[in-house]
Amino acid sequence: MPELPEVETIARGVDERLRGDRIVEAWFSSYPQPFKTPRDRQAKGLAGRIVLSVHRTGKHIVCELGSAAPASASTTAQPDSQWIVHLGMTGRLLVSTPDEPVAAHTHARLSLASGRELRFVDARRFGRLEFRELDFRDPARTGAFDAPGAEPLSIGPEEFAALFRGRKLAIKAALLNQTLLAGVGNIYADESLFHAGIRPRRAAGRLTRTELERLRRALRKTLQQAIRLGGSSVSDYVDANGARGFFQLEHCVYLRTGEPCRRCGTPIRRILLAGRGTHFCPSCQR
DNA sequence: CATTTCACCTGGTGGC
DNA sequence: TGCCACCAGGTGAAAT
Repeated sequence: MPELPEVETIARGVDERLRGDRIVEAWFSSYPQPFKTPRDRQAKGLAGRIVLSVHRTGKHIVCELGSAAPASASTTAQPDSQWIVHLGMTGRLLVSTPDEPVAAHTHARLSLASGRELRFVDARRFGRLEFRELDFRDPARTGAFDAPGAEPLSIGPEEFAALFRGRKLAIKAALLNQTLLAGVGNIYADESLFHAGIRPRRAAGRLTRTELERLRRALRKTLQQAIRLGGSSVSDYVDANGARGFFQLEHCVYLRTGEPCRRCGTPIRRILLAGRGTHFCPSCQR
């Protein structure tokens, strides 16, 4: 479900509503899959902690947690732990009230001092929940991810071009590789390749400097606009308040197989690339 | 090492 | 209505 714009939207929503709140208790389902950290360790770690801030990195939602509230609203307390949520394909993170009916496939419920509840719901169970203790004296445990890809919203031309240099794989497959760029998934890979006028199967290392710069800008612009519209709700994505996004209305190729290209009218084609449905305009993309 | 394929899950849709 | 094939926003392990 969620790529960078959806994860960003959810993280902002959770941050707005939960910042400063205290986690009273955490409940987890008995399914083993979603827990990168064993559920009892998560429950123990989360209980009593304060949500200092919530942000996105790549496709991860990171809740910065502390054991004491900041001294004042303008100061920031040092986090001592993190709760990291990856939504997989169908994961939802919802701020709700305890009396709202519990949806099927609810795998985590965090009750908060304010009376609110943070719920993690994930039908396919591809999502992952992780709890980390931080130690700022140990550089390996300051909260950095193991192999973080570059952020597509802030990467510059030189660094972007360097990611693909010498690579033989298809540019679309390269865009999906989270250790190169973090946050791009199937929708935004297809959409940004369309806006850059580049065929998904082109070898990444064979793109010209001009094409790479078109791609970098198309990617940034597409992601920014999607964030403004609250993400793409293709089937079931909703933000932390349960609201759908609107960027699906702006899709030019994704899931538009056979429909006319919005630019030239040529039917959109679908191929399989890196095991994923891949959509492009055979006339606009070269 | 780089790259590709597949398994992990449930649910929705469309054909017969 | 049922049954079946196929498709879906993601990743990480295994195979090549």
